[in-house]
Amino acid sequence: MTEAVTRPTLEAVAARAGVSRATVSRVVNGGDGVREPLVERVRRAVEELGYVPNQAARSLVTRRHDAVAVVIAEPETRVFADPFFALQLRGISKELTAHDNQLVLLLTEGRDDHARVGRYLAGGHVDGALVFSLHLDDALPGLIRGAGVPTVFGGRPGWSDGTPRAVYVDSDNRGGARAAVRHLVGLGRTRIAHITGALDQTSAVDRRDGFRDVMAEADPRLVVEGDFTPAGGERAMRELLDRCPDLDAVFAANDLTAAGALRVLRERGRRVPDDVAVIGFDDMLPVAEQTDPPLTTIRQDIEEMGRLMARLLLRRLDPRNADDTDAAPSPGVVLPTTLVRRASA
Amino acid sequence: MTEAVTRPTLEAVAARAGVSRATVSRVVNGGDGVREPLVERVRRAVEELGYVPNQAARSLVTRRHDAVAVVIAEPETRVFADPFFALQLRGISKELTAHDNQLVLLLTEGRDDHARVGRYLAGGHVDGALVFSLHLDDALPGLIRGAGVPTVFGGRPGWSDGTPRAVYVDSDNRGGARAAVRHLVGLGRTRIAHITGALDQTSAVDRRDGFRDVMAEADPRLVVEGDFTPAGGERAMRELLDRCPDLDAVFAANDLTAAGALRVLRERGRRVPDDVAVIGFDDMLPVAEQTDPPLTTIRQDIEEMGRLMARLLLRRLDPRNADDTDAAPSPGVVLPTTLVRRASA
DNA sequence: GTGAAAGCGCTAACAG
DNA sequence: CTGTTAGCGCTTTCAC
Repeated sequence: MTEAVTRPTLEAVAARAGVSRATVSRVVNGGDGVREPLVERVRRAVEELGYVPNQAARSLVTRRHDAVAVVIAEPETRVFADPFFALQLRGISKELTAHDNQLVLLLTEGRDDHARVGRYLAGGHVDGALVFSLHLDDALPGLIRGAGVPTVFGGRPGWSDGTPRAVYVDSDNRGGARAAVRHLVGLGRTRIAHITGALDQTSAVDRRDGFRDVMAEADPRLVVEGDFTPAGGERAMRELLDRCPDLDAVFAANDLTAAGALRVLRERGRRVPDDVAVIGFDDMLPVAEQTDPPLTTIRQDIEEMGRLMARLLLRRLDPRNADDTDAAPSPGVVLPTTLVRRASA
Repeated sequence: MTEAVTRPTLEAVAARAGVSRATVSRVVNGGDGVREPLVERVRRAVEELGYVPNQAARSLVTRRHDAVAVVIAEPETRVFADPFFALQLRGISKELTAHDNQLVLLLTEGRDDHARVGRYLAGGHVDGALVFSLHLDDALPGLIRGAGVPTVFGGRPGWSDGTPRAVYVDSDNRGGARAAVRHLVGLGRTRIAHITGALDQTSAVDRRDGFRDVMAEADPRLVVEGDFTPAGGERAMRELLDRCPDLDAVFAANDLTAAGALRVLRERGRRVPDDVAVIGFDDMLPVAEQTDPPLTTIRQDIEEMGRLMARLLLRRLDPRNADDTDAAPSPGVVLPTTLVRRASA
């Protein structure tokens, strides 16, 4: 607890460099409009004293924090069962770091936490927010809008109330799903089933819609609702096999679901992919490569999604952050997916 | 971008309630020593105006930020392949939230980032730091110590220089390893191999030492170095089978490693657990339950580790945060592990 | 180009 | 118990 008593202030640097506080401030913030010899002297003083600006004092006057909140609103433990969020965070972190912004992480465990998050965002602690994993019945969007903080969403928000042009980044869930099902069709499969994700999330809805795009005529009994978990995948797979013993392929809403389905198929003596071809979604490596057989799946670039979200937000916060390469501002950005072929289909 | 022009200040609340700023400040910060009717009036004014304290202004004078940095220093992608960090973060987040502290996440991608983290910590933006995943050759510990920020480490720090009493939270890696090996011995296995983790981390070293505690006499060829990844597990398992075809059990340093080993065993036609029993470490559910056969492993309560780290830090920052239940301050806290029996051993 | 001075919104003595 | 006052460390007009 013996603290490094007091850190040097602008004042101290100014004294040492023999200039005014204003000049030091200018140098510290880029040094425009200060003559070279002075810049040099100030720089040296900063160096010698080990001066670091006090962010609180700075924020007080600039009203900027150079900090962004990342809100992960996953009530259940699902988040933590997969690397999804870690990857997003990594992408976000890289981008924020590159622009000298800090990442404040807000994890919510349930409804009660939503108010807290709303309060925090409204409290003006951060310049903007990145929000994930909204569920259709979520109270968070309202709170966030009320907070008046620039926000970018991860995944297409699906609220029915006409939220005007929420900015978001998403994967091409529907297109990816179509690619998955077409792949199965290309394999000559005809009785293709689908285990959905949790249908209170747009990603699950979009993937199911993609399935339907290709299998418009499909027997409705071939679609069973899952929840993005292996247990859900097992349950759904059992139900499918009971209902339609003649199915010859399964498109699972994510890799975890597919892993559960694979287990049930093996347990029921179906060979994969010979009897039943299985395809997942995500390309979550530790899962997809670990299953038996390894999983054919639809890959989404999760880290890139994170990076893009951060980039979009930073651009809104300060147009100077815009890269030349940035596209015209459109409310939503949809990233492509690719098929990764392994052994299961 | 049309911003809610200016947020109300203490001044505004004071005016509305007909009291001084000081009184409002007192009420906002707990209201001790203010008479009830005034408290009530101020509360109402706060409510009506939607007043939220400006944290920057507050920090400027209190020199507290009610924010804690979480530093995850994993140069490689390993972090993101498993839920380990997500779980820790969750535990940390819960504890911090309960004490109204914010979580600032600092991810480092490599050496270059270390300086940045050091600077940030030294910059006095946060009241303390929680640091993970140190490697033996890491520059971070020095930087952190230099920053003079109260810190709690995740995992026993293993620097050779005599860092005095760094506070840390760890699992009982050595004891858990012993339990694992004893379990194999109890199964009647005699040729027990060990695939280590990355030996630049104390967790890997401690697990190996636990193995040796029980198998002091073991053939040294039965120990092969891995790196906590499935690929490393595969490679090591191949080497082991080549060296010692007669082995009848494997203790893998973590579940991911065990998963890789299982794959090689199957590929080589060894039945698990009949021919070779396999035991892992972590009880990382999405991995341990997904393997074939499901993995017997040593469970550590990762979320609890996170929670405990945060609790320890908060207690150092402000003794009032101490729970009555907290143990006497000891530099390191070691959490117990338990054996989870599934099918692989 | 550089310095002087006026706050940003809040807390913490200190009076009363 | 409540109000007055003096800054916390920095940026930013505005003169010089």
